[in-house]
Amino acid sequence: MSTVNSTPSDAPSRDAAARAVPDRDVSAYGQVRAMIASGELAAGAWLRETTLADRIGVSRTPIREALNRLAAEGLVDLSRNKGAQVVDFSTEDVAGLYDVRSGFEPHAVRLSVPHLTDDDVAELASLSVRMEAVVANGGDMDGLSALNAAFHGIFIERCGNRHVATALQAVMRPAVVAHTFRKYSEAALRRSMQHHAELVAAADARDGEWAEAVMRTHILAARNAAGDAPSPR
Amino acid sequence: MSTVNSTPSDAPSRDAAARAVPDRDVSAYGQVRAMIASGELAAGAWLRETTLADRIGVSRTPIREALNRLAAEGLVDLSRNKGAQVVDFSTEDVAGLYDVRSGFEPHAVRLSVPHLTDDDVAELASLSVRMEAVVANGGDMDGLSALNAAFHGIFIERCGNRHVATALQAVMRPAVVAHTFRKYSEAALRRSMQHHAELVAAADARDGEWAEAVMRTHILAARNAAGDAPSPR
DNA sequence: GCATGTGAAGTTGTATGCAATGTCTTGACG
DNA sequence: CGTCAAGACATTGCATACAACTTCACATGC
Repeated sequence: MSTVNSTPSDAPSRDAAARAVPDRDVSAYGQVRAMIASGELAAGAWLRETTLADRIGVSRTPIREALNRLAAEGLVDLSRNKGAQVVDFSTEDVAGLYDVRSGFEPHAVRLSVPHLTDDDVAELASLSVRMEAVVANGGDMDGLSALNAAFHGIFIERCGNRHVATALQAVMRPAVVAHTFRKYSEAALRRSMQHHAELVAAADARDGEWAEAVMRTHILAARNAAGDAPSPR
Repeated sequence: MSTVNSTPSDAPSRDAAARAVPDRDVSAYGQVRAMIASGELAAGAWLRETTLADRIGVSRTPIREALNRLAAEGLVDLSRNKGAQVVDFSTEDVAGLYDVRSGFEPHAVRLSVPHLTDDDVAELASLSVRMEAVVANGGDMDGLSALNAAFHGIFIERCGNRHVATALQAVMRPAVVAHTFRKYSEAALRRSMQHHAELVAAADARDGEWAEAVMRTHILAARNAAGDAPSPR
């Protein structure tokens, strides 16, 4: 980070969820988001405030705040006086997101690599290893999504401009609920993990151009693996 | 648009503010945002919930929703148990946003032009004329920002992918509060208005490539006019 | 004089009650 | 039998009250 909020004490609430791997976020927002990410709340499902409030064990007020924030982030659709429902990602939506990411994220990576601390690289490496472990165990694709979001989030947060970071987060977030990893083939998963490892290597070498190239490869491969042909431009 | 929300009846509340020119948005969100855009609430100023509630004439509840949304959009900073303050855009922040926009918005424009209806083009033309009128009268730069946001918003909303639109809106929004037009020279303002007129012409001709080129020119010129040298890459 | 602890004031976080709006069922009428 | 209207139900929007936390001032001890 650059300008504001460098002390750990006054971390804004949204950083707590955006940062690294959310070790079970206890906030209403975090819980609702986790339900969406896990598929417990399916696409198109209505989110009733009282239902969620009862399930999470708080009143409607924090639930409403969570829904508003999720709506601002594009994870739920709000209709006035009718309620919120989980967004439904069409194939075109997902393809569009990959288009945007392929244009921006490599750039962000090149900007961020020079700013990475040794700790950042260590965390990237850790996340990469943990993701490989999940894949090796044939495990939990949604957990993998969370780790993946944390991995990519590190680059985005360190890109040197907080507003650019915010905008890029807006592009990244929907990926959490799109369940793209579930569509991956075994080979595509393995390739994706290799890209992560190579990104760690490039980051460790502080080679922004290398990292940028790998990231572009990574995203274009992902667009294919998610089951979408390259969109005509 | 593709999947959800094609009927006009159930338009989500945030569309009301994002759409076209907000003819004085009466929602708490709209009012607070207008205060920020007008400079009535300066950068760095603390936003006290009770103060805003009294001034706008509602209770704290809708104020809190507004602040949460503005925080998600990156227009205010939230600190838990401390409150919200208007973001302070550094020169680097603005430059970074122009970098991002120069990368994406031309692309979005090329995608959107084929989708534009005659009504869309007419509205673009109307906005362009109104902006020229403001400049000719030497008038209100913040009003100009609003018109400009509406102008660019039309292209973004019609780009064919709602999530791409959301992401680009995230990049655009800060421009409203950065008061960039105030820094423009007379010549830069005039040039900017010419770009708008040419964008209308390209849109009217449904020539996406032309529009894309003009938009790239427009943004790069704006980056300069806002007082920033091209950022080193 | 400086650091530290304690208290009060102010502000945000949450819960709850009520009004307004939307939806669905049920009944009557053509 | 189909259509429409009216009312009951469910849900959201807003206001208010209280609890928790932060911050600032002031006094106290070193």
